[in-house]
Amino acid sequence: MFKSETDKAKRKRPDQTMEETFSLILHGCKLAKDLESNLGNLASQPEILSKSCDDIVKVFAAAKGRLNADQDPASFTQLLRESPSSSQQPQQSTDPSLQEWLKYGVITQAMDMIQQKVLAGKAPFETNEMGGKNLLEGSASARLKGSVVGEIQAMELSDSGRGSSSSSQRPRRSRKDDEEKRTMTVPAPQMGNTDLPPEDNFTWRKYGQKEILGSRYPRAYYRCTHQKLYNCPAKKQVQRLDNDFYTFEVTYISQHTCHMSSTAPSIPPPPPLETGTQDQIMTQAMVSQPTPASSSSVPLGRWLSMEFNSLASASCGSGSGGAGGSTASARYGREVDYPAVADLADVMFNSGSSSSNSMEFIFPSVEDKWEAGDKKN
DNA sequence: AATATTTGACCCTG
DNA sequence: CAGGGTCAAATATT
Repeated sequence: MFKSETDKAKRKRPDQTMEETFSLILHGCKLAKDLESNLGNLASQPEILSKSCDDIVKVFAAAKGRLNADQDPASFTQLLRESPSSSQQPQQSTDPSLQEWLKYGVITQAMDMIQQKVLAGKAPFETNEMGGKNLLEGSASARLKGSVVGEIQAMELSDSGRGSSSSSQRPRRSRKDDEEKRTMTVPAPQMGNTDLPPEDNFTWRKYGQKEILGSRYPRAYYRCTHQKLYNCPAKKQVQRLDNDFYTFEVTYISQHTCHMSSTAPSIPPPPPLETGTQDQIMTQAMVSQPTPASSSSVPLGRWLSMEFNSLASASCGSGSGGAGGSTASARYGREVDYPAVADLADVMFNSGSSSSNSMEFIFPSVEDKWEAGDKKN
């Protein structure tokens, strides 16, 4: 009974495939548009322009491949194979792919800046928001690597909207202000399982999904796998854009406090360091690794290397924030009470990876059942 | 057996 | 009251 459901999720139905292909094409169009609108900004960066063109070509090529092979992802894969990194397991330590990621990250930041200016307040996040990001992150080759440029700290730093909770009537938890939220759009894997949420190098545990009024696709709710262990309040919501099947809007809420490093204490009760450094965050090219995540299958050497290469992979404090939220009714509030939001920078340089592997590696016995303790009344 | 996901119900905020 | 967010039992997966 439920198995069928699962199957459904795993293998795409024809109409869905079609829709995806369609979306892919639209995505390509969008990228082209974005490129057009950002031509000026990128004028000084021929490389980027070139790359953008490349991406666009790839997206269309992918779409074409799909159309031709309909359900044979092979062709698609081939198209992408031309990318620098070998098929799927690029051996990297400092290699090209990483650099590529870095590059993307950097570019993205620039784009973000530009966008923020453009957004100047509250533009409908339609074309604007997606604009640069997709243009740059939309690299099919990048996607092939299995992850997403997760940490592009994006716009909307303020909990605009309904964050306001004038006078606290609820002793509960009206500190929505503390909840840093940030929304960003990330491209979904175009090949393979597009149902997979964008990977951002963190281990998340899905705890809910809900249909959202006015949205075509449901919103999935994730929390940090180590929530209980480290009182890590990090959460994220993932939802496809109504108009773009291939783009996820990811909202990060709160930062990871579950970071740990060889030097840092296991318990990171960091002082209330107001992380007002969101802009700085953008300064770093946060990169993600091709981490299968959820399923610890990343060779140790891999994450180690990424750690030491300082890929700016804020292992645990990576993405965070995001704004889609609305009523941030933090339930686990009481536990995660302390504003314990370690300074991101600190997190990034101190923390090692946070992929499940590293966790297991460092904490062989992580037997926490957050569920056990964190019940509602 | 342990862990992760699904999903309907419940709770909270606006 | 409606809608969004979270819980937690049931179910899947490894």
